[in-house]
Formats: sequence, C-alpha cells, structure tokens
Amino acid sequence: MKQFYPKDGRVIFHVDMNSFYASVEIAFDPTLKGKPVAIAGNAKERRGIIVTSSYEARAKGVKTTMPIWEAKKHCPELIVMEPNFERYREASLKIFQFLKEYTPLVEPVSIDEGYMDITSCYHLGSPLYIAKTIQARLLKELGLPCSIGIAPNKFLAKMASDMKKPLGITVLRKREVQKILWPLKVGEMHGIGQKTAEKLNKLGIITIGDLAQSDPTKLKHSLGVNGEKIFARANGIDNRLVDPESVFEFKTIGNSTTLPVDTKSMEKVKAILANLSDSVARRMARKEVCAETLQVTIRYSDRKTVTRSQTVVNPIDDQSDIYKIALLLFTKHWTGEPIRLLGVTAQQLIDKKNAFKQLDLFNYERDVKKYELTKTMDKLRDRFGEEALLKGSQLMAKKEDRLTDKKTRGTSLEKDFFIENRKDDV
DNA sequence: TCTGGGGTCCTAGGACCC
DNA sequence: TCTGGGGTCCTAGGACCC
Repeated sequence: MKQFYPKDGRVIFHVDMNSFYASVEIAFDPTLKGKPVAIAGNAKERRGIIVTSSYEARAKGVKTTMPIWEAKKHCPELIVMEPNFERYREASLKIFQFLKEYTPLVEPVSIDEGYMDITSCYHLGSPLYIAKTIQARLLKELGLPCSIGIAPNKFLAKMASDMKKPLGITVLRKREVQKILWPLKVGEMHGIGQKTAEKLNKLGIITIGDLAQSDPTKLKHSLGVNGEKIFARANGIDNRLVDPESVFEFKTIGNSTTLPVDTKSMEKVKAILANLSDSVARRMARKEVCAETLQVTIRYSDRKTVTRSQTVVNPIDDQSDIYKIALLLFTKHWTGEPIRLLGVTAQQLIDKKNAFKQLDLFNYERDVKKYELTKTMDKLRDRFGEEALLKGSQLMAKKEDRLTDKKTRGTSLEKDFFIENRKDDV
C-alpha cells in the first residue's frame, strides 16, 4: 500500500458535504427524497433567500442567494423549508466525529466541510480507497452525500473537491496543476472573488495559468499579501497545516437580523438590540468568554452598512452590559434614516477565567472585587452622571444608600474604591 | 421586485509611547 | 528651532467564504 503515498509531502483530503442543509432534511424525512427542496432564511418573510437546495431544485434553475419568489418562478413545485440549525449542528458533529475515526488530524472549516491529513494512514489503505470508504459510509450511516478532494495540500484538495459534485472523488496531483487548473478563469479559484478577479483582468490576467506566470512583484504591489498568496496557490503551492485546534480559536461572536420592514422606531430598535444582545450573551456564556470590544452594525434602506465599535476597560459578558453599550453606540451614530438590519458583535474575546487575571496576575481576588466595583461605579455613573461621581464621597454615600437601600458589603467597598480613586485623580 | 447570517483576514490612518 | 522612526492599540471598512 505504501507506494500510493509520496516519500516526502502530504496527503490531504477536503471533505465537502453536498447541499448540506437540504441533505440533512432529506435524511430526516425520506419522503422528500427525489423532490426539489430548498432551505431559505425567513421563508415566510418577503426577504427570504435560498441558502441551499437539493440537486433536483438546482436542475430547475434554483440557485443559492436567490430570493424565494424568484426561485418559485423557476420551480413552482419547490418545497421551501426554514433552516433547522440545531439539526445541522448535530449532523455536523456526527460527521467530524466519524472522520476522526480515521485520523485525529481533522480540521473543520465550517459546518459542512473540513480537511484531513491522512499522510500517516497508509496502514488503512490507499488514499483513494480511504476516500471511497469514507464517502460510502457517510452516505450509508448518516444518509449524507459528500465530495472529496485528494491532493498534496489544502488549496489543491479544496479545488479538487469542487470539481465533481455530488458524490465525487477527485485526485489532483501537483504535476497536474498546469493541465487541470491553469485553463480555469481566475474567478474560479478559491480565495479570488469578484473584485479581485476584476482587478486581475485589468492587469491582463484572465486564467489561473496567466496568474501563475505573472510577475509576483507587480501582484504584490496591487494586491498586497493577497497577491503573494494567490500567486503561490496558482502554482500549486500551499504550506498551511491541517490544524485540529483552529476550531477552538474563534475570535468574534455576533448576531444580526434583517427587519421584516425598514424602521425608524426607537422602540423597535431597542427591542431588537436587547434580543441580539441576549443571544450574543448566551452564546458567550456557552463558550465561557468575555469581550473587550463591542460592535454594532447598522444597515440602511439603501444597503449602506456602517459598523461602530467600542473597547471597554473591563471585559463584559452579561446581557445588560452588552445591551447598554450597543444602545449607546447606536444612538451615538444613527443618522435617523430608516434601518434595514441591526447587528451586535462581541470582539476581542478572552477566556472568562483569564478576564480578571489579565488585570493582575498576582492578585486575582483583589481584581475580582475591583472589577465588581468598577461595574457598580459604571452603574452609578449612568444614574447620576460623571459630575456627581466627582463631588465627593459623602454625597455619593447618601446616594448609594438610596440606590441600594441595604447596607451591603458592596456599598462600603464602593466608598473605599471611590476614595481610592479620588486619591489617584489628585 | 431584489439581494441572509455567520464568520476570518487584511489594510490604513490616527493616537500614543519611547 | 525643528521634527525621526519603530511599535502597538483602536477604529472602520472591505474582500472573501460557506
């Protein structure tokens, strides 16, 4: 078996599930099999778009990102379903759990695709044999079809898995890059979108072959580091490792929603921001992280989208703090025009356990207290304003009594902290 | 009669520090 | 009297992907 594996170099799989959401629904309800099925966000709202569809629907001209009304024009008998993300996440977990039976070097890149490094799996058979088994077993045991690309690196494996769908297995060898990849248009390359394709075309670069043979210094000049990257890729070079840990290294957690109708109502905005803040806070709690930066997104009727963010001194994690800052950012930056979409995103995430320790590695207890105090101070500041805070501890003490209406340990600590702070200010 | 929601990575300017 | 250069952080936007 060993002769199937290169002496030096790697064997990488890219496993790509075919029309994943639709396939999961069909596996769940076999009566849907053979029918044109589409999954659409906001299926009942006017703004629903097709997220994915079965191959029967695609054959009739249904495409991803198409509005529902347009898809139905192409295919009147289309079965449109709301996405059931819980179901998809569950299926996804099963898939990656299954892939890990073959090697621990599995890197999920999204809910429905991932890389495997099977370089050390020669005891299991040839790469092609392993791919065939994986594909057959995923179909038989989970009812889910996939395509697999086999290549010496991630980029080529990804390009290979795209070449035959559904249920394809494609081997792309380094020496075949010239023959198979070079004739394709640059826009077909993973990592090159519409904008970059247009830029390249203006430079006279039309095919991946043109790109591979172009002047890398010119590319770098007009495209930055991305120029270097796509030049290497076009030549079949990609040294990125398959990293099973990357799935744990998430950097932001956000939620956004497009409103059924554009609005100018502050009441509606408040309700939506509160909802978004709540779901972000819940997801943060599940992952046990705090955020150092909070961002709001506002999209207006003309689809112009602005983001505004704020970095806070004390990492935040609860719904009310997130909502407070989101609302502040919103009111500060809203132009007053009708709003189409609102979003709340937590950024600069840090492990909750480290949130306080980062302030001071040597005095965890003190920092927790200090954190709670500054939170209370923030609340007081909201209520009485900055000036009141600076007027003196006596005044503050009275107001605190009224505010808390019970003599807690927190109250005296607030005073201590306030006095301490004043000393610092002077 | 249009275009969702979840992300990552890169760039670029200004503030600030040394 | 005139004004370097490196580094980091913050913020906003853009390109891209599934």
